[in-house]
Amino acid sequence: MIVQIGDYFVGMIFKGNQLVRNTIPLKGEEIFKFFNGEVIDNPKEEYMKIAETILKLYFGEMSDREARKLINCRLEVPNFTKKVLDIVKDIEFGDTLTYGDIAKKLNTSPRAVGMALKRNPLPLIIPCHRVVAKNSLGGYSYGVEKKKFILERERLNKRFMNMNK
DNA sequence: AGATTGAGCGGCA
DNA sequence: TGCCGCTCAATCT
Repeated sequence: MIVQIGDYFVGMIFKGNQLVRNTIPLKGEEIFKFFNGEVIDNPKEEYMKIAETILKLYFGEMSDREARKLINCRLEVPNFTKKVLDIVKDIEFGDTLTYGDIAKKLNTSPRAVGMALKRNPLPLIIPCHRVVAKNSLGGYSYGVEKKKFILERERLNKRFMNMNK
């Protein structure tokens, strides 16, 4: 299903009451490039809440840790991918790791790590955008510009949060 | 079952 | 800087 919030659309797939896949918020037609589904007219309150949470993640207004407490989701991925994403879950808000860092921890190659991240079914909720290449941003399924935007947002808001300490 | 493909990296000139 | 070879899980054929 696709849920609309203002200008943005969020794609989501549920199994039972559990979220198993989502897209990042996308404007207008863009959603259909990444997600097959129908836009729901009057989505259930529950679905709206989840879509709103994903929108907050996109703008760095909520930590992924917080979001995972709010969203009932399940990670349905192969074993290796799970290992990679489990490491990614622990990257602090506003921080980054490199593909190589994760590869070392798992005794594998950076390319294999990239492959696993590419198929992250829960982007933003599992912050795969925080994994970058050693000397560049690396790639992102939704385009590197989006990755850059999300990371800058997080860095900015982290600074703001530190100011209030 | 074998070949190709990456969201990468380190070394060498 | 730029190229080359290595890597390895997933995705073709």
